Amino acid sequence: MITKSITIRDDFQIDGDKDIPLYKRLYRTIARRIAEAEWRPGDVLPSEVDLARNYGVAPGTMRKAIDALADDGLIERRHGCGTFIRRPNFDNMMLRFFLFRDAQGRQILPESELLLREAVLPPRHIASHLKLDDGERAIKLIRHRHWEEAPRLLEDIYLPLKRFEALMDHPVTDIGPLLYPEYERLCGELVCFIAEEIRIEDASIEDAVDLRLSKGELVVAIERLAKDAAGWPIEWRVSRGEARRFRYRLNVN
Amino acid sequence: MITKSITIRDDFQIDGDKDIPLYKRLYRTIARRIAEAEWRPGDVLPSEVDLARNYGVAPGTMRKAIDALADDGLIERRHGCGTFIRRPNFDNMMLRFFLFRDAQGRQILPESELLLREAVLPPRHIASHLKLDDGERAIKLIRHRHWEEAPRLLEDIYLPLKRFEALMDHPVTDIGPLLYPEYERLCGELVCFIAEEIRIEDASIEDAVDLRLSKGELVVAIERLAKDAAGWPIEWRVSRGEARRFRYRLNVN
DNA sequence: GAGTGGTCTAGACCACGAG
DNA sequence: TCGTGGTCTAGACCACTCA
Repeated sequence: MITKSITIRDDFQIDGDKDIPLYKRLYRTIARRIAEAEWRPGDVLPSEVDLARNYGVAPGTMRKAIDALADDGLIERRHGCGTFIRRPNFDNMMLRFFLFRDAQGRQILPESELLLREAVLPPRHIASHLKLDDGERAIKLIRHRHWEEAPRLLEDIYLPLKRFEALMDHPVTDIGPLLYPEYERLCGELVCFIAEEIRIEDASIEDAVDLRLSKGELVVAIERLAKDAAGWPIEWRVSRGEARRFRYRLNVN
Repeated sequence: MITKSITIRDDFQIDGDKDIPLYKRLYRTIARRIAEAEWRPGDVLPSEVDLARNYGVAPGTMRKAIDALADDGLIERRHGCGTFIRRPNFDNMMLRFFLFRDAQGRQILPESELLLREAVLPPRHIASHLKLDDGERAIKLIRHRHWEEAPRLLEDIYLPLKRFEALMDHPVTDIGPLLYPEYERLCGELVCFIAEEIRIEDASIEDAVDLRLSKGELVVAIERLAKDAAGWPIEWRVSRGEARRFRYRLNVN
């Protein structure tokens, strides 16, 4: 009842102060509604003219906000059809860094093995990345991803417990190989942005054993911070794999 | 004389077919004028309203084209001041991949040593990247970049001879440590876009010697294709450095 | 044919920078 | 004060999708 009245009151309120440009406030407002799962991936948004009328702005202004949301990949425009909430596809993105391909050059989806799932007090720097309060707990996952019958990617993952509690209650065997769809299915959390840092370092003794590397070999470590549609951090992870298998493409302007 | 009359005739002609949206044709038209060095870095463009009037389009349409050019980094808008041709700063970009920093964490500009400069028939795959005609020659440069009294980055560079002939005639000692400004100064060529591929591989015997690596160590190889404002390739290079010094950050939507 | 996004127009008013 | 880019409005017409 209360929820509903809040929803109605909020429905076409525009977030943010008056000194911020309207189109930016509209962007944030719609991004928040996606982050709060009011609109789900696959849903169609109201048409531009309807949205503009509902929020009481000119069509051109609403269009500019929607353009920016599309540029950032939160929504997808389909001419003559409508504007849809996108389901970002990041989970297998780690693989884009590595040469996990079959004989035909097709990308392979490695099997996943979940080795640990427990609520912990995370290290300070991770808590700070996740913007946790003092003493707030996180879920720690350790996962190995296999290819050609050996672990190729070792992942340490931290999630804020309060938003991912459903993940703790769920049978481990029922958690699929791609985590981001599971975050959405079990916890209603949608990853929309990621920031990564890549570096090369000596394999730790444990990692060398797990990755079947000989002494002194190098690993690529990819640190990732994942954020929801509103830009709030919801996952921190680090993945390590054999350096020799690394490759990456990028474009810069 | 001829040049001038062509310039005048072209001045406010819009490139491209009528079935391409106007704002895209305006984008290409202005990008071409930058690529052809009609406008140089630092120059101020005519104001939006003037441009729109000159090309006979609505201000909003011209604005959309200019916005896209600014998004792609070819120009820079300064509120209350004007719109300026940007001088992209890519040359020291290779360094962003490596930990070349001093004790205070500031980025260091390594010294350059030009070891080779000659006109060659480039390998087939490089000729194809540069879109050279059959038998068309390229300038090959080999360059080492030094830091802490040792070569840290080995670069093989290929340039289409016909656009970079001025570089062959110039005394080697007068070519500065940053190449892209020299391309502009000596040849009038401006790098506006780059695409890179990064991979990790075993050091070749020669590279291991040059980089002071012991046997079996790894290097990062960064392949780069650089393009002018109109998107035409003007430089291909590969740079190799010690893998252990590699690190990189990126954001993805 | 109805409804959607895509393009283009035309202009008002504001905020900023420099003379 | 003037000219610039930045924002916002209001609406026309086109191109595409789907029933």
